[in-house]
Amino acid sequence: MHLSNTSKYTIRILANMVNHKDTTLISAKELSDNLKIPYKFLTKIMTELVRVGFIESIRGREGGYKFLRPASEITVGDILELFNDSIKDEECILGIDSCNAKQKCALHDKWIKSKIQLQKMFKESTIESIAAEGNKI
Amino acid sequence: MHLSNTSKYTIRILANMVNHKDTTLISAKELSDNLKIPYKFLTKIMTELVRVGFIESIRGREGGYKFLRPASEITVGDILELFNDSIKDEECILGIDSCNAKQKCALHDKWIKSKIQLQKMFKESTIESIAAEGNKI
DNA sequence: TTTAATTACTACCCTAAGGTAGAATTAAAT
DNA sequence: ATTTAATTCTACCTTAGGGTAGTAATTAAA
Ligand code: SF4
Ligand code: SF4
Repeated sequence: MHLSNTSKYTIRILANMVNHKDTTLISAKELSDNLKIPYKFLTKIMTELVRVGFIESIRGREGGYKFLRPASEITVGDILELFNDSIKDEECILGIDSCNAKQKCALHDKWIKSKIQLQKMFKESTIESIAAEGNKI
Repeated sequence: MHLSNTSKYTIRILANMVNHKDTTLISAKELSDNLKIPYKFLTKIMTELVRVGFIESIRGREGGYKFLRPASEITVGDILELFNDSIKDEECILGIDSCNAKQKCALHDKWIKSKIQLQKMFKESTIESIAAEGNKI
């Protein structure tokens, strides 16, 4: 009942990029130092974020990363989806083969309530809001 | 954001044992057939459940399993704890190193709300209630 | 006493996640 | 041109979860 390391790292990475206003670009080294994320693992994530178009990379000396899609338009839900980490509608609590509205398991109603709440939180939390003033990252 | 297969299986196994009133004992073969859980994997789980004292096993021909602790006193939370699958209080959504009441991440308040709700559900759901009349298992 | 049905034990195998190592590529600075 | 700082690519390692195979131990029935 938790997010993968990759998802958690990504949320913090992107939020840190929002807060980095000094120059336009930020390097993998800086991010790794800021967030205490293993450098080699971070670069692997970065390459994936470039591939899917969340961010852009500039190679070579003085290179680094910057947003391609604005941070206000990237949600936590988007990130979870990218890393196959989101709560799927059909993926339910006891994973019973044939379950539907008529035949429920005992946990169904309560689980659905929490599930919707979490899905809403993920969908409504943008990277910009994560990075907002005063929040720990 | 989901339970492990082992936890899901265990919940369904124990609930199925409650519903099995024919004789006192139920065998691994029956449980495996009833629930479509791989036989060998199921027996591995059963041995663990015996070890921790939820159930008792009778070996040899006509053997099988029965409850040691009553089903009304085993909760879903107990099972999740056994398989290291529960939502720990200190294990929070973004897993940031140093977080406390003063310095929160943006998701904190909403996450805490869902977390408490889920923990409550797990703690209050007994195997007996899971197995209650009309519930899918 | 043998046989069949059962649990328990030991030892694997496979996959995905997390992580690491090293070299190749790029491009600015010197 | 050379050096240096950066990203990217390829290939691997380790661990935990999920699952399988074979066999030993146990016990009631035949
Ligand atoms: S009854 Fe509901 S909670 Fe239970 S397995 Fe089906 S969909 Fe999931
Ligand atoms: S601020 Fe709250 S939700 Fe965020 S990491 Fe800390 S305890 Fe978890």
